[in-house]
Amino acid sequence: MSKLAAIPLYRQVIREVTTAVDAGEWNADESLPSENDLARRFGVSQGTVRKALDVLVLEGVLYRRQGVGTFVSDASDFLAQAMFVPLSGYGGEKPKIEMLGCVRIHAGEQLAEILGLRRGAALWQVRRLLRVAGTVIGLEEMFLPEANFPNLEMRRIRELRGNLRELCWRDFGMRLKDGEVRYRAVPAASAEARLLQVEVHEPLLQLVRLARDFDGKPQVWSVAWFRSEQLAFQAPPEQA
Amino acid sequence: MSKLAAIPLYRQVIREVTTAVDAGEWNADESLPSENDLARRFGVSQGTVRKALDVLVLEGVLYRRQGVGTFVSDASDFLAQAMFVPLSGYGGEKPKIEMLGCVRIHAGEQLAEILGLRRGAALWQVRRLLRVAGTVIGLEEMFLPEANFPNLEMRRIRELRGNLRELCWRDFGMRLKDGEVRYRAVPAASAEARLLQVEVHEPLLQLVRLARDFDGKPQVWSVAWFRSEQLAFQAPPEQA
DNA sequence: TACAGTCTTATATAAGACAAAAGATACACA
DNA sequence: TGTGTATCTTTTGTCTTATATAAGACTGTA
Repeated sequence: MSKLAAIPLYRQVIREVTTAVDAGEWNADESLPSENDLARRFGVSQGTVRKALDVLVLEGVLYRRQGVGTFVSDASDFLAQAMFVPLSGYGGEKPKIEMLGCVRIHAGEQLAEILGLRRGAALWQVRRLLRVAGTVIGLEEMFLPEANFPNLEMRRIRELRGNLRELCWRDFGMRLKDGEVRYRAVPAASAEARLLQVEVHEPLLQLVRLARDFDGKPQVWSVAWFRSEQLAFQAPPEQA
Repeated sequence: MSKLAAIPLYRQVIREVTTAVDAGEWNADESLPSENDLARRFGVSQGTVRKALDVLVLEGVLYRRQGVGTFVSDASDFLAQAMFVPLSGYGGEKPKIEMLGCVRIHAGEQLAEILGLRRGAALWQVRRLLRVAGTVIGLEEMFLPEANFPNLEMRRIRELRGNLRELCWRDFGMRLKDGEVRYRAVPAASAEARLLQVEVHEPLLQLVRLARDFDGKPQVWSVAWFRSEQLAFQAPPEQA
């Protein structure tokens, strides 16, 4: 471990481990080397490795089991991890995500400002459908700058079963932080009404998110609509 | 610090500090003794105190400033800390909370089950109004078991400016964890429509929460309705 | 008064020793 | 030959000690 920088050692370890995870050195749910092995590898103490892993566990990148090991979390994206719970009940269910399409568009005034791009910049518009127990309950529309996601292909998105976050991570080396989520109730417009099979003007739950990379630059703008007559939306725990 | 139990020391320190905070030993935004002083007081090392405080900082009970000290957070409740952000903008504003009323009712089938009480048990029904920039944007209805909150008085609630969480804490020694929040979009019923000054059937954002104490027992059931034509709801960061 | 050093007191980081948990293995015994 | 039990090994978890870094107060000097 380089001692040049005035950056704390455990921060450096975080970077090293994060990089290794991103590079796919260990697969999801596969155990990392033990804390002692990592300590030797980076030339620091076990306690320091531990402190670094603490942070990554807290961020949801890793998880631990005492006496067993430390493992790479399956990084699925925000909506995939959200729960949809029946109105008077506990538990709830995770949605199945289905790709609708992915087209190349140009940024209008608003989108350009949100994503910090110049007007007319190329964007990907990705649309996904969410199902719970077979029935459609949600529709999502995402916008990604083409500059940062070159050659975004339907096929690749489909292969990852709609897991956009994993795709960003594996194919573009971009780890995204889920930004703040904003909630509204809006009347269904005709487009949403048709896809979600509800009447126009029916109340829909709207979620708006801006996912940023670790440098804080906006990367993915997402707007989603949900039916909530039967199910309530519950955000996934601890957004790193 | 008692060494009898098999409970880790830092857990014991967490309990001691939490108790002291609850007892009002240090006021909000007042600095705790230094980590070294606490270490001496509890008969453990600074590192152990630190680990305990780490947890409380993470839970939002305390906050720290390097070289200065550790302080008690101002524990306001979920809604008071939520942000209401304009549709196309950043920032946002915290709501002002206004008490509407507090009446004694008896639990129906559903409420009894939710709060784990017998049917007909006495409950407090508390209603609050939320304003942003003067205009009414939200209405909340809460239900608390009378058994756990004896002599809940309007006056006391009003004195704390509607800060229910602080009240639970100071007057009843009960520290609440905000449970999971569930979101729905619902059409306004006439009661809500009147108070929120919208048309009946207008879409409203509905939030449902069940706050539990640290033993996991349900204590406060809350349902809130929000207008969201102009403002979006953004949950407060890190719910302990 | 303004400024720069330094002192004090706080939190932050790092390393090492030891404890506890979970599997894996070996062994006694029916 | 199977079966339960003790023990061993590997792993994460806890705790202490020592030291670094940050912030503010203090102090002497121009």
